[in-house]
Amino acid sequence: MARRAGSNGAETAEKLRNAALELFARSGYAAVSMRAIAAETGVQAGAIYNHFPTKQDLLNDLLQVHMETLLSSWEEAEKPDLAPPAALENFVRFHIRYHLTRSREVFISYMELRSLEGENFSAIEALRRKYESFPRAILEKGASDGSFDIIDPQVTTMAIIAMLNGMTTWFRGNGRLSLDEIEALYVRLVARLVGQKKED
Amino acid sequence: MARRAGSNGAETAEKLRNAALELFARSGYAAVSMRAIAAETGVQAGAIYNHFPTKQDLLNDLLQVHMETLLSSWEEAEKPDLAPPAALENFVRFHIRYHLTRSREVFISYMELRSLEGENFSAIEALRRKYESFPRAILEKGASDGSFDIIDPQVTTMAIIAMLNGMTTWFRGNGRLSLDEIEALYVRLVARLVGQKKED
Amino acid sequence: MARRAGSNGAETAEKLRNAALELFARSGYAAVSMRAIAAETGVQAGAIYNHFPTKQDLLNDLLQVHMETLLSSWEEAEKPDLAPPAALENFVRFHIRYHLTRSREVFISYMELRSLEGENFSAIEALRRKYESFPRAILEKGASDGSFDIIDPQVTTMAIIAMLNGMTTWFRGNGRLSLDEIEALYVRLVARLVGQKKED
Amino acid sequence: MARRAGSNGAETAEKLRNAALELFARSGYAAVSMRAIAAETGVQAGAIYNHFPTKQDLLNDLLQVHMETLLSSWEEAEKPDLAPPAALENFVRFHIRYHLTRSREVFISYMELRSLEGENFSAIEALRRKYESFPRAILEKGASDGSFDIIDPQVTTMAIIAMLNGMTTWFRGNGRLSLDEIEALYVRLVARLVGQKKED
DNA sequence: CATGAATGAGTTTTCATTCAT
DNA sequence: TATGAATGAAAACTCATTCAT
Repeated sequence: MARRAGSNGAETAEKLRNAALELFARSGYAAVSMRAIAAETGVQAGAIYNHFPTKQDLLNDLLQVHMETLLSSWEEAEKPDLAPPAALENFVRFHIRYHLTRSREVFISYMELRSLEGENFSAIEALRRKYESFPRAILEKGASDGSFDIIDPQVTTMAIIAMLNGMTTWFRGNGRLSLDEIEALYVRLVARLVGQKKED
Repeated sequence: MARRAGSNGAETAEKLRNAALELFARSGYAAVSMRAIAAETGVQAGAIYNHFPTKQDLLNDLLQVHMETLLSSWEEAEKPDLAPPAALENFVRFHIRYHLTRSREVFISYMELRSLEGENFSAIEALRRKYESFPRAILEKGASDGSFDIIDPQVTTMAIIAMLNGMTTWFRGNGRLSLDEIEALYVRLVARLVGQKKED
Repeated sequence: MARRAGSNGAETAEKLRNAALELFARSGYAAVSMRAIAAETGVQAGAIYNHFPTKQDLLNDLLQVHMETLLSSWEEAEKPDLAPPAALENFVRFHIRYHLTRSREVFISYMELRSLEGENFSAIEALRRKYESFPRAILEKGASDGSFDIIDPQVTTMAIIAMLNGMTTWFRGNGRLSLDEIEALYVRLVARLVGQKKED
Repeated sequence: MARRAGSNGAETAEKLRNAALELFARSGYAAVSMRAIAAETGVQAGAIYNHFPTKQDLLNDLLQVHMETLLSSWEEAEKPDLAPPAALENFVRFHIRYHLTRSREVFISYMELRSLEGENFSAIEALRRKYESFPRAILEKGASDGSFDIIDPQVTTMAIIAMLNGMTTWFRGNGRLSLDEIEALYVRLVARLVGQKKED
């Protein structure tokens, strides 16, 4: 058979991306077969190859797009003129909101980095390091202007990011705390980590 | 052929556990074949089945042993009479030291939890929740006796654990900081998170 | 999209025939995909089916055209009034020149005969047998009029053809011998095979 | 299931070699699937990989073994003290007998050389060139001692080999001519090609 | 206990072919 | 006529697992 009436390339690619995202997040890249992705989207396994040359490319596409969207979203959300405490709060709120609405992307971008081969791996890792440089810059600025009392900027940055990302593994919107409450809570926790002068 | 001269059941099982640990940590459970484990240990794939009934059992064995060792190690390290600040410091130091010497076990116990089926999954998760209850208990005690100023005990516990575990992904013994320095550093970061009164 | 500016049915079919000829000769019919032929010509695989109903038809077309051209070329080159020695020389020169300028066609017409299905196979084989009857007729005439001393007309015919065709697998125009020299050389070899009376 | 009682590695490998030989000769390497070979031998497709790492290795094994057996058989059949005419007759008889009893090996060693990749290709080609050097040496010796009147040793060698090999494509043991008759016939044809002085 | 051979279902990917546009 | 998206079957190869030896 051939193209089904009403089918459309861009739409199918998007359906595939979505299904792969969901399945990779749930079961892991290696455990998900092209057939499983096909079944989820209602196309034949072979048809996937019209849109992504290999399974690896499908993963890479997801991670690449995720990291680039993350970076460009931050560039929009960033307010360069803010003083370090407000800048850090802005980052924490951005990070939480962004990550909670893309929890699957975030999850696989950490879990499946190792499933990327060669150049794909390096490219994503570089983007991630770039993202991590944003909070570090804020911390360093706050350390030098005296608004923070940082124990070790490098370690504190990693601690903050690990702390924030950890939340995506247990937070459920319908639990005890709302997104707003979580955000406020983490803003305060981070403020403590950086030794911010007058907290609450 | 039969048993190779000098080979021994318990030894082989241990070699297999080690190879599986290494490979699962490096590539993920689903991406590692029984043949790969066999190749790493120098036995044939079929021989693995003399020691572990299925691949799933091999993973389960690793995680089960890890969690039980973790729990019993903590029970030895725990000093029930310490006041909350010292108790928390004790926990942080224990956790870091334990996790940095078993980074592969820790890694797969987080990453491959989802690869466990049914009961295996529940059993490990229960053990993990039990482990997480230890710091939470310390936090709660410190909150009620006034030695800590905790924002939210549940969230803070998760934040502490995420922060500590995050370290295993970037810490390398031969880097800028020694294990002792890292320990001291995280003790102070955690103290800040719980709002400990007089830090250093 | 529709027809690309400047594209034209007959032209495209010819491009396809050429690409298929080249690829079938290089890698063999079974090893060449429609997509490979498409890639070589810059069209999409689907477009091939506007010109050839199946892959098998494409091969058949090549072989059919080749054999028919070969036969009609010989009918033009044949000089029915020549005495057997001159007639045989004429055939050898024709065969060599024709085959060296169509080495790919010749090659696949021998190699891929078996890839033809049913009737296609029989049709080509019949044409080939017809072609082989020409030298055999010359040999038989020469045997009966005493200008040749043939050991076995049937076997000698096959021997001559095999000998001549073998050349297409190793002869390169830019080697030690020119086409003219090769021709002259094989004329003498064939004359020996048929026991021609006064050779050079 | 596992190994079937009575099954045996060396036997299975031999069965596979035989089936592959037959099928490759009949349909060509590219057109034969591992499943087809499996079906012919009664094993599962996957089991083939216990004996040959890839399909390419299976072909290579066949050609390698064939060429090496051919060379060592000739070394046994060769009688180095014979004068060129007798030596050439010896070679022709050897070649015909050997090739007619291994027509499938011969066939694929010519047809599927191109299906060999890289080093495999070069190795087989080198062996073949070595084999072709044997008749050439005889021709050269006969040319210099005056027992032959050779037109061009290089071309004549190729012509002889092509002529002899051509026979495998049409000779059937149950046809008009017996193997002995064919042999005798080709001995005389070859004698003519090399301009041997007093033929019958 | 270990080996090596086997199974049967699975993997990613490619194929010839079709057809809406 | 050509494109690009689709199908369904098949390709080579791998997998977890089993079992005779």
